[in-house]
Formats: sequence, C-alpha cells, structure tokens
Amino acid sequence: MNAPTPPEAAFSIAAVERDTGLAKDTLRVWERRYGFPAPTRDANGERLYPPEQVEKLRLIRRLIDHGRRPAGVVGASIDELASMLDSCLCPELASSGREDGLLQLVRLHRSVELNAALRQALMKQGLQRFVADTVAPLAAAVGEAWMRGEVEVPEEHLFTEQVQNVLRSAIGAHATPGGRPRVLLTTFPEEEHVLGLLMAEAMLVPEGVACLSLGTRTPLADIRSAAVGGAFDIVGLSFSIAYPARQAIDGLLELRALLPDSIAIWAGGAAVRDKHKRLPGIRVVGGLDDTLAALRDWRAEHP
Amino acid sequence: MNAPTPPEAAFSIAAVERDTGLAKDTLRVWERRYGFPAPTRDANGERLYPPEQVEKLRLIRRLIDHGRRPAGVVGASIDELASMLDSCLCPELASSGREDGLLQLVRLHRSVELNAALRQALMKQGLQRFVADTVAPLAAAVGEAWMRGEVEVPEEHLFTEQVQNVLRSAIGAHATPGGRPRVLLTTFPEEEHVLGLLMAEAMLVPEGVACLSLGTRTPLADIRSAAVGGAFDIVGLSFSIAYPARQAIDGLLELRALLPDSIAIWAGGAAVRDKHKRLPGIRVVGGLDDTLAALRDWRAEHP
DNA sequence: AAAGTCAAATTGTCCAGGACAAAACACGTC
DNA sequence: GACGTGTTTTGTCCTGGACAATTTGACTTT
Repeated sequence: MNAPTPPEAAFSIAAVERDTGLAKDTLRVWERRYGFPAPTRDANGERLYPPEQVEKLRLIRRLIDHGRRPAGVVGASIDELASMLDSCLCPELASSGREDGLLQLVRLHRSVELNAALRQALMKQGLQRFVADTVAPLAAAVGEAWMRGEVEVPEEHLFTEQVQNVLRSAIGAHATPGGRPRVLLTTFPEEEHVLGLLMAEAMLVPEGVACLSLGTRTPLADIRSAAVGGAFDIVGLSFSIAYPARQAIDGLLELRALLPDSIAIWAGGAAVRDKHKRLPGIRVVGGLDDTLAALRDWRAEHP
Repeated sequence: MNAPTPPEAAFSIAAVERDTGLAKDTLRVWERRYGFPAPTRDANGERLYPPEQVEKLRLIRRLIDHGRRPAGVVGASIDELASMLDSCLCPELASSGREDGLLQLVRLHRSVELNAALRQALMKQGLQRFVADTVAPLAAAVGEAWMRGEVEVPEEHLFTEQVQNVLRSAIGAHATPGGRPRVLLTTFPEEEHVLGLLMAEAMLVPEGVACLSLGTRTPLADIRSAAVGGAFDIVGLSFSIAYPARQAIDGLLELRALLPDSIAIWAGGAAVRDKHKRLPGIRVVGGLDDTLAALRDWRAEHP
C-alpha cells in the first residue's frame, strides 16, 4: 500500500521520484513529450525504470538545477550530457578540494580521519575562518563531485554528518545566550539542507549573537509566530542551489509582509544570490563573510 | 511552474501534501470515497483547502499512524476525532513530561533554558542514563503532545535541534575510534527522523563501540557498500512510529540478503517492536537499554 | 547599446475516473 | 493461541487532456 520496494534491478515510479526529486507527473509528461525516460512495464502495466535511466535522470536533474532547460537535456545522449556537465562546472573548485586532501577523506570513507582533520583545522583556524575557508569550499567541492557522479549518497551523508558534529559542538562551546541581536535561523518547508544554517550560525555566534536554529522545513506561519513570540531581531533563511529562485522570492516577500518591520530578514544561499533588486526590505547575504558585514550594518543602525 | 505559494488562507493540493504527508492521489481518492476533504475550487477548477480542513487532515493522519483505519476516521466529526485521540494516548506519558518540567520549556520557546537544563541533566546522569531516562521520555512526551495538537511545528523543531546539539557534542567527547565492534548507523530512505540514531549512538559510544552514523535516508544499496567497504560488524537501523511496518520488514529482509552473514543487523524503533518472529537473522532491539543487552550478546559471541 | 513590450513556445502541475494488488480484517479450523 | 482462506478496504498507478506560469526571442523605444 505504501511505496513498494523496487524489485531486483528496476525502480518503480515512486522510487524514481524519491531518488531523483522529479515528480511522478513530470516523469510521465517527459516520457510523453520527449520519449525519455522509456521505462519497461511490469505484468500490471506499471512503469519499471532500469538503473541506467535513473542515473541519467539524476544527471539531467543536476543540469536543470544549474539552469539548463528540459528541451535541451532530456533526450540528449549520455555523451552530450557529460560535455554539458563539464561546461557548467568551474574546474578550480574541484581542484581546491583535491589539493587540501580533505575531499579524499570524504571519498575513501575515512570517517575517523575526516573527523580528526576537521577538528584540527577548527583548532588552528578558529570557528569563523574554519567555516569560511575550510567547510564552505569543501562543501562546494563535494557538491561538484556529487554532480560529476564521483561521490555517492553515503559519502555525501558521511560528510554532512561529520561536519554537523564538529560545527554543533563548536557552536555549543561559543554560545552566548544573552547576546544581541537575537537571530532566528531556519529554512522554508521545501528546503532540507541544514549545512547553510549551521555555517551561518557558526559565523554569528562568536560575534556575541544569540542564535536559535529551528532546523529545516519550517512553515511560513510558524516562522512568524516563533519570531514574534521569541522577540527576535533578525530572521535568517538559507537556500541551497536546488531551491527554485521564484519560490524563494515569493516566500521571502510573503514572510516580509507577515513580519513587523522591526524584525529584519536576511536571506543567503545560491538561490537568492543577485536577486537583491527583487527583494525590497530583505538583506541578501552574498556569502559567509557578507554575514559579518550584515551584522556590522545591523549593529550600526541599532546602537 | 513550481508548487505555488498558497494564496491568502487556503492551501493548494501540493501544499496540503507537504503539510500533512498525504499524497495528492490519496487526497483526491478520499474526497471521492468519503466526501472529505471537501475543498473549494479556484477560478481554474483547482482544489483549495481551507485551513480547518488541513488541520483536521493532520489529526486524521496522526490517528492513522497510530493504527486507525481511514474508513473510521475520515468523515468523522471533530469531536469524534478528539475522543478517539484520547483513547489511544497513554496519560502517564504526558504527565511524566509535565512533572519534570522539561516539556514546559519546549512549549514556551525557552530554548536557552532547555539547552541549559539538558546539559545539566547530562552532567548529572552521564550520557547513557541521560539518553534513556531523560531524552527518550521527553521525546515520547513531545510526540504525544504533538499528537494532541498541544505543540506546533516550531516547538518540535526546537526540541529536536537542541537535543541534537547536546547529544552530538557529548558523543564527540566520548568517541573511541579504534573500538570494537564497528557499528554503522542509518535509516532507510523514507525515514527522516534522526533522534533514534543519535540516541543509539549515545548508548553505544561510552561502551567503547566505534560508531559511524550516515544520517538518515540512505538507499539500501548504499548501506551495503558502506557496510562492506568500511568493514563494519553491525548495521543499526532506526524506525520511527510513522514508518510502515511492512515496509520495514521487507527492507530489513532485503538488506539481510544483501549483507554477508558476518555483519549483524540490529533494528530498533516502534515500527519493528514485537516483529522479532518475522525477522530471522536480525536482532530486534526493543529499547535503548536493550541496545546494551544486544551489545553484550554480540561481545559474548565474538571474543 | 540598454531597456522595455509583447506574442509564441516551453514546461510543470492539476484534473477525472477507472483499475488493481497489497494490506487489513473476519471467520472458521487445527 | 496459531494458521489458512475469503472479503473488504485502501493507496498507488494509469491515460490523456487542459492550462497557467515562465522563458525565449523578435521588435520597439530610450
């Protein structure tokens, strides 16, 4: 009655939806329009997607997230997709991860060494530089490698978990409960990436900011009640690259209308970068270092 | 083109799916069969669900998760639902949370006090008793309160985040990289509750076990490759109450077939409790204290 | 050359209503 | 109680059509 386990070596449409993030309706309409994917059928007439097609769909998904349009990528051959992929990756990112060796630790399942290396870097650099100079580039490198298909799900999970462990305990050590401003951090309901929030928190906490993270996926109305009820000065939202820009903008404007003017909204992440013009009343944070600039601005205006 | 923002005070079918966890198809078929929900339509003929109906759907969802069947709950009045709710809650749980006062801290948005109280309890009790005697009952109480509708999304997020922070830093302090056995912890792809994993890890790490958590939502094939590639002795899976029992059993048996006999499988959580008979070759862990019993058993067999 | 305007093409989501297998239930038997 | 067997309930999948939101691209105006 619930999503059936994919039998042997083929995936049901529900499994493909889960693995690729493409809605069932979208998968069916692509098949109708572009002739791809072209699943076989089981005895019951239901779609069965071979693993290669699922893999190709994942690739297509990544390209679309990077701005391509379906007409150009659905129906292209594997080789064409691979060359498109190369053209939208910046080579220096991948290499920066390789040079410092941390990406290798992610790749090779070396969780213990990865953890040790992260903690060592944290000690050496301090929390803020650790986040800006080590975690963020590493996250970008992992993202790139994942897009190239060079890392799999478990490596990505491993990386996220280990970074979370290190960041959460470091943030706990710096916590300044009575500080100002009071910042509420979370994401919109469709966004489940947590590292952006943790990185922002790690940048702010050493500055004496009182941060509260609600974790991911908070409904808009609940953000409002938490922000107002908790007397927060700033609400910080994080958007990963996969988040649809339009949705981010609509949501932010709606939230802006929901919150009193005395509460500032900060938005960061790839989906809102350069969208400053379309977001009146919202501080678009361009990167981790810009978080500190935003904080300086806020403090200048609130003596 | 993407999930539209719900206008004013009514929800699109996509928004309801997100908020309630009920698939669009299920919502449409309930409407056809039971006459509920009964959304209005917009100018375009698309369903618009009023907030009361969404709230009622959430209630129904909870009752179904606790074993009721749709025929009995979809179409019942609010009062009937409320009385059903009472009959499937165990009163002592809610009260245990109230007595120690921690649940109050969750309710009132007192994040700072909650964090302090958790850390204090941790110091006093030690990691294992803290998890078994404080975190687990509190999690159960929050679950009950959520089911009664007495806590909202942000409170639940707040609770999860704060507990995560405390547990992760405590686990980090206890870490014993070279220990035995080597345990890999994760959940199946449909399961996103992380606290069960963290509690298990917190029970095991002080015993000198080398734990690696992959976080939630790991595909079966990836669990296999991580377990074999990392030379793990045990794979631990966690299932929350909302996880369909049948799916858990199928998945576990499939994983059992995938893994060599030398790697043990432990399964814990409400969804697999009392399913021991249907899970040959798998150690069903009945609760947090049973985790330690399972560990003792394993060590007795692997001198 | 930059910026605005507007029609055409693209694209994701929604709808209806039928079908069916898996799960839960009820009941009789060992 | 444990175990088959028939019945009902229930979630998911299917087809093919429709449409609004977006993007594209050609054209006009500053």
